[in-house]
Amino acid sequence: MADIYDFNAVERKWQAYWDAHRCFEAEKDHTKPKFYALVEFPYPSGAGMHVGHIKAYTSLEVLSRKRRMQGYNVLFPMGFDSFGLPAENYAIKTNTHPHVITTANIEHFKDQMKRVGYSFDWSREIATSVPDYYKWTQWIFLKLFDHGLVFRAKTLVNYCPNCKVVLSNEDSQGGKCDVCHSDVVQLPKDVWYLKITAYADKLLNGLNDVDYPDSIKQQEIDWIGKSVGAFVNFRLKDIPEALEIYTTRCDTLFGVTFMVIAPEHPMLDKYRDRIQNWDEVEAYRAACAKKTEFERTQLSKEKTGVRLEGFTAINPVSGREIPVFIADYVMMGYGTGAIMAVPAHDQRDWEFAKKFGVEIIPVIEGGDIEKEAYTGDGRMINSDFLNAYDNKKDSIAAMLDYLGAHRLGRKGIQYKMKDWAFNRQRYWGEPIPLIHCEKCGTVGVPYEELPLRLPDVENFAPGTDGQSPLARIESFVNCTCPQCGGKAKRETDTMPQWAGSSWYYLRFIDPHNDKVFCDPEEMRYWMPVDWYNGGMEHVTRHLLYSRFWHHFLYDIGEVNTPEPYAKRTYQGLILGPDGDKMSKSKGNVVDPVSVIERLGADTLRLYVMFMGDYMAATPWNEDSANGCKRFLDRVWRLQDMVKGEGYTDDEMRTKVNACIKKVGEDYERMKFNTAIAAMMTLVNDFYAKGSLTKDEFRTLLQLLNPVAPHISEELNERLGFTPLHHAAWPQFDPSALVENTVEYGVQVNGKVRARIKLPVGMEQKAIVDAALALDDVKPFVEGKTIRKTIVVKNIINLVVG
RNA sequence: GCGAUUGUGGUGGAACGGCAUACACAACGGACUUAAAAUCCGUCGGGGAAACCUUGCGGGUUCAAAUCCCGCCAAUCGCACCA
Repeated sequence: MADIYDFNAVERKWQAYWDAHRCFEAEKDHTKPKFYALVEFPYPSGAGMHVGHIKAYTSLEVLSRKRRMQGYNVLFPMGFDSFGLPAENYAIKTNTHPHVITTANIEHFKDQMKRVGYSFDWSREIATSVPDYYKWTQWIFLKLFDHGLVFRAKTLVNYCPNCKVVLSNEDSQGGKCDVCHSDVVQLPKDVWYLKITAYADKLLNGLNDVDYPDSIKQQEIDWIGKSVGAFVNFRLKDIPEALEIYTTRCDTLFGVTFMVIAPEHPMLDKYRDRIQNWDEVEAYRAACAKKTEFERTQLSKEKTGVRLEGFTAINPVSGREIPVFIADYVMMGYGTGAIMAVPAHDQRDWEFAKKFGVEIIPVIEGGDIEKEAYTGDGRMINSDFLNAYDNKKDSIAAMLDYLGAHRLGRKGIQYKMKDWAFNRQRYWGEPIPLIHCEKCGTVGVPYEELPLRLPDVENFAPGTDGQSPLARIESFVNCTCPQCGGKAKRETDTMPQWAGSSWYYLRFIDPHNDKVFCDPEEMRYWMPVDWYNGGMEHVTRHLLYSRFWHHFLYDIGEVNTPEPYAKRTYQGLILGPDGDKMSKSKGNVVDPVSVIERLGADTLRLYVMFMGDYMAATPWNEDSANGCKRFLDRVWRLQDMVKGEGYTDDEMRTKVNACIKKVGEDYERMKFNTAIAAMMTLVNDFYAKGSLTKDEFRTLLQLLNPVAPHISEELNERLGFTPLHHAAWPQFDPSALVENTVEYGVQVNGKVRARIKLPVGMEQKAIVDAALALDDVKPFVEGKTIRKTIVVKNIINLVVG
């Protein structure tokens, strides 16, 4: 009898072995087929690993181990996204340097990852907060600056009053701060932007060339939000300037009976003298400014607004004079901040018109505009030269021609995506390598001076005046202009959270290079990332940002592929045992380390892969995890049942080979749960037989190794074989899968009545006759006419009547 | 409001249009134990004598539907007055 399965001892033993033999370092050999598997590197929080990390990493861990066994040169790296607000907030609270906190957290994370037994290539570990790394983040930033993709503008920005930082649009989704979930407010501020909108079309088109799930592509497409429409100029009565609007419905131009501009629109201040009810306007603007973005965008909210007295527009096609309003349902941040209102065919405009008593003129036939706006298609009416047309498309084209010919408007494209607000008024981030010179303007720090190091400070708290702590360090701020040599000041804001992660997959390829960010030859071999797994929450943030940077680097010839990631997948959430999202406040958080201590790392890995469909959200179930431990115990005890070599018999030969095929295919499809189920079935078969051969056992261990590497290595060693980590992945023998009988289900009128086993290759008539002769079938066909018989695969269907 | 995803036993979940409920968990029964744990063996959608019913609900296509189509309902996620 074998000893009992001491998972703790076995796991420590093999982890030490892998470390000592550097088993998982990618090879220099560029002649081998490569597999670059990437999982999102974590932010090293003080809490350590979460079971969500386990699910995110174990999938590609399994694929990486399998591919290594298949002879691929595998790059499966890990590092840390170590700049960020939580470390800084903790630093302020405890008055410890964020660097100290971050270093300790990284060690903690690394230790935990090793205890899970991950086959990461630790020789390539990186951290985004290390100068050797952020030197190149700054380098890419300067390249963006040199190519005109960095600009400064004073506009309304998303601002988190709690974190005291400006947030990008992506970081304030739903009107909440991404870090602390406070309500975001809109403030006019002067900030740096990266011109991601210049890459909107490339980001859209690039989706055609990558293997992402449709749900991810769709989310990116929606976020970018491309729309094709027209800019149209409306003349204003007694005012020399025209009011420009953006519309996707210029077919309805004859139905425009009023205009609405956003409360923040600059024309208001410009022509305040002409607005006779300025007091009323100003009061309305003040009321709007108080509302949060979230409140303002509540769709259900009743329309409000103020008519501008003395400010009248002229419909460019009908020549009619129309009133102009300000209303907060029009946003300054989209289009031109002004709209033409077509109450007959836009529900928002309809509601507004009803409330303010504005005329409603239908221009498309259909619907009942007394009840609501008609947004469907139809024949054009009340529209002069468009009256001949029937649908949107033709009338839009005709209208665009007309507008162009009369210089009233032009075709235009708009995106919902906004430029990337790229600075934080905080300490723990990459210093922005720019210098402000009174004579030369904004100048980049010379490339040879990189990295621009983050100076030490005493006090990490942001300034009350909205400035970074760096602004208080004179030795940092004051410098000379690299262009004219005169006195100058450094930019004191730092880069946002997402900067370092926007290119980290490139650094993993060549992490220690101090000449270039990545050696081109290494890059040609390893890029693109073959398979990238991560969270759905990063689709409209990190994924978009890094694709943007990569497209830019491709355009300037620094990388060899337009898209960084050939294939992207995501993991479903692990919910708490109560079925709710895990959260500290609910007290339903499962700690992976405690699972390792109770059940072992192999069980943790096995359970997380077995618990359900990989991409679906599944609640944690401790009993079920226990069942996975029980399975590994059963595998352990198989060592006492080993008898002989080769195959036990033909039946087992078929079953083992079928299992090889199924497990290999299921791993690649991320159907880990069914792969594991197939191995469980095989183990049950071994138990039913009461024995298994050495070779059958070895095959099982090879299949199991990617998921449960420790126990399989140990048992494999006990069998006397060489280690599995680079051993050949088993190949199935197709001849073993060829069956000489088929078991048919016999249906009568589509209902299963019997089963029958027949030799392969029988004539259809003989098969049907055999089915008809069955006792279970006879009662259902006797005295009836057989109208049709169908024999497909393993079904015989007899249609009688 | 728009978009995406999902709805299958007590539970997690299987199922290229082809034998629904694989594999587990829980529960129950048995064996082994003085006993318990562990282990092993069995039962396990409903209803029953059988027929029959059963993949959220209602239609449809098909020899055959959990799967495809149409209409509802519910849940989750994302976007949200985007002009």
